[in-house]
Amino acid sequence: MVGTNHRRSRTKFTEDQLKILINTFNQKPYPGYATKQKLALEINTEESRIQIWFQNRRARFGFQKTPGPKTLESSQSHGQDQPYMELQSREARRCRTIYSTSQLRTLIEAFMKNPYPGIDCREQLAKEIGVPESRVQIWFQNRRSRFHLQRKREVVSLEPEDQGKISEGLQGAEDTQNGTNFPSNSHSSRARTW
DNA sequence: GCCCTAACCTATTCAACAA
DNA sequence: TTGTTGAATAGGTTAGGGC
Repeated sequence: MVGTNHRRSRTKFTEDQLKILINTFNQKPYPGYATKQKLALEINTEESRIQIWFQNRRARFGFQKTPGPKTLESSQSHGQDQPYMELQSREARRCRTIYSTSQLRTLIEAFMKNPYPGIDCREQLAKEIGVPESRVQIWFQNRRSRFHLQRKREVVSLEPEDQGKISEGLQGAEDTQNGTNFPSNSHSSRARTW
């Protein structure tokens, strides 16, 4: 087993921090990277924590991305009417991270050992390849998703009798690009003990 | 023990970039 | 133009911590 699978410890936002976050959310429920960076500086936290906070907030308050017949009940309950309009002029995303060959090699090796690294492992990897921990987390998310997708396609393209064989062998399934081993029941069991 | 919510997950889409 | 892949999203689950 590589590293621990601990989660990051919970961030406890202060009242002042929350006031700033909520105020920004009411104006911009989909802030761009620059806004998130600015917020991170303002309330002295990481940009990735801001991103998660906005994700959770949108989920919790059922925010509608496009104006429709439904009203924005929850956001309105915060005493603001808003906040679709700025969606039309979407703010810039974070710049794409370009990984070098050696950085990718390190990430792929780590993925083969453990596709669900905990915070300690991600931080160690981030330090090793010199990128923020949040980028490592996103890389693993994308990698897992694409692995699942690829495996689905392989199963669909097989004859029914071969599908049985594949599902038996899923435990040792290989990523055709990189030879990545990936257990089959990642989400259903959530047994991230490897 | 319940509730709230940060952390984390998959699935999907958007978009930058190389071939 | 197309394929690859990093970034962002929706929607869901897990788990820490306050009550």
